[in-house]
Amino acid sequence: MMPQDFFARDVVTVARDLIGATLLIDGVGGIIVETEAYHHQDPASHSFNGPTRRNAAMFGPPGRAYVYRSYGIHWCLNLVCEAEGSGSAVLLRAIEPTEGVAAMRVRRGMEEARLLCAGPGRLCQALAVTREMDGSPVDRPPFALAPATSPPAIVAGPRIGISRAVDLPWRFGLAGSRFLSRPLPARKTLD
DNA sequence: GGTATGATTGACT
DNA sequence: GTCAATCATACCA
Repeated sequence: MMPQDFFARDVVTVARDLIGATLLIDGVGGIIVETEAYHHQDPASHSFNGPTRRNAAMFGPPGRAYVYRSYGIHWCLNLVCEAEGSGSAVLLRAIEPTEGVAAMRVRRGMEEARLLCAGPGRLCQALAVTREMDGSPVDRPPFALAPATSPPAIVAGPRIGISRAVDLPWRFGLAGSRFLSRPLPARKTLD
């Protein structure tokens, strides 16, 4: 399980460090291969204009889930970072399925492993994430989160699907993974 | 009260 | 490549 203070750090750092970590919800999940960072002072972030009913969890304690409805259709799962009131969170965009793959196939209504969790909406459908988990601590069941066992090769690029702050390279992915929602540049981040 | 918009996806030309 | 689905939120009156 993640150290308790893992999320109490800069949101961009946490987004990068989550690559290679393992996330399970009720035993279903896999290796996080794609994330994005969002911050209170970031015009693309839901928290940019301050707390609202929807983004309340973003302004709560770190280490909790922020779940929101996207386009009225999909759910998206974030992990709150930094400190209470900071309004920062990491969007989980893709997972390499390793556990409970049969359950994911039923929930997603498809066979192909590459598309089970390749995107924030698909990921939530495969892991059965809904509004009920908004604000839930992720350091206890049904969540199980374990850090990467070895330092993964990470690539960075601009975030997907936003219209503001489009140039910030706050999207991170596992280099060479075939489970990404979309390709990332082959350029590695500097450590 | 009305209405435009979106951290997406899947179907279709 | 284009486009509709579908609804909570944000903004305006």
